[in-house]
Amino acid sequence: MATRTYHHGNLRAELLAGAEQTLAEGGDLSLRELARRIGVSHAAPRRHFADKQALLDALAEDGFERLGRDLRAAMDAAGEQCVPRLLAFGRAYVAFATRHAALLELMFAGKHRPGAADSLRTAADRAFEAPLALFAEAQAAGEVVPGDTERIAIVAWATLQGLASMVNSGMLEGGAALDDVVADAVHQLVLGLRPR
Amino acid sequence: MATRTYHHGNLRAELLAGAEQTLAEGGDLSLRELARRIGVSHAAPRRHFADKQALLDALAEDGFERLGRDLRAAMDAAGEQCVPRLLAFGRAYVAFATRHAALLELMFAGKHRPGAADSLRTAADRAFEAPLALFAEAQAAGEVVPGDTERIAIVAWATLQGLASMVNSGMLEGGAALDDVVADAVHQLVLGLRPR
DNA sequence: ACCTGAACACCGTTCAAGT
DNA sequence: ACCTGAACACCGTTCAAGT
Repeated sequence: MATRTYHHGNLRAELLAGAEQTLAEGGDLSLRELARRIGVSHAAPRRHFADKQALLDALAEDGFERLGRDLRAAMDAAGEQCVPRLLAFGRAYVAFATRHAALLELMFAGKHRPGAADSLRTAADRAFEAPLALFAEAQAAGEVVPGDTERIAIVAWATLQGLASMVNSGMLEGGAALDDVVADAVHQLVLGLRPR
Repeated sequence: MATRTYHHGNLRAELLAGAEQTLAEGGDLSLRELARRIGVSHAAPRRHFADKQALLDALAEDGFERLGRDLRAAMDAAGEQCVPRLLAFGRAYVAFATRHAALLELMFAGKHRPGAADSLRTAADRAFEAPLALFAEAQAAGEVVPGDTERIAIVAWATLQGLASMVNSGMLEGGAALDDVVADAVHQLVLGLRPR
């Protein structure tokens, strides 16, 4: 029984929520249809987002923040040892990537776009701070070869990213089988990275 | 000095070439604009492609055929030994993926779409026949652990796919540095896969 | 401050009609 | 067989105007 003036009130939040839902359902996002569904004129979103891209960027930024929280939570729940923490990171990343496929694509597309906002870039960096630190830790613990941490992390991350994109494009099934493949990949990488 | 009737003649081929060029330039593909550029009415493409998706699928199919040729050529040029051939495959795949980023995305999107044509699916399978055979060969030669070849190839392919997507999203630079990272990744994978 | 309604320049797709 | 031109139902974006 909230009272309603002719203005909507929390339109910004509803636009974001609606857009993400459409995205998750695999549909193309039309601002006009979004406005229609929320019950507002097609020009109303303009007050909150300069254009469609601005709305997508806001969605992407929020996505990076959630991804960061997911990764940190998974790593923390895995205990203190490097290898289990790496495994948890891998699983959490692939889980996010498959559960929010369209959003993840949006996140990276937005991050890289020439005119991308700084807030988006820093949100992306923050999401990967803890995993990068974990790789450095694994090097310090002698579980992974020494050297440029970022370069080593890149190959591992690429593998996860690739597995996720293969699931999302149907080459690989999700679920329990995927979990095994991720575990395979992480162990394979850790083994390959172990100092010899 | 080719004579021209009011009909264009080889419109189908010109549509495909024009579409790929637009795609390569990173522009959004509009059928109307494409028709305009070729100098034909906006409804003319309809004679050759049922809808926009059909044109994209044709492009994707051609892409898989070219990718297959690239992969086979690179592997053949690398000699007889498994590891150099795996390395050549990796480099050729990443090269294609970075040189034809938008096309590759189209290829996989098309391949997975529920209503995808069989010709598209088989073209995709054919492109990866030789690399899959190479993995089986590497297993036979004792360079890679025995077991489900496809499952092992998946991790390797995921890594390449991931590296390519990171280059395409700007996280990783192309060029000589990329070649090193690919070599790193392949060796790391081969090492991780080597029977112990 | 926040939203509306009309307008503009685009889309993809359809279909009768032309040659 | 191959293409045209008008039409339809959509877009995203802009802007004067309303409350």
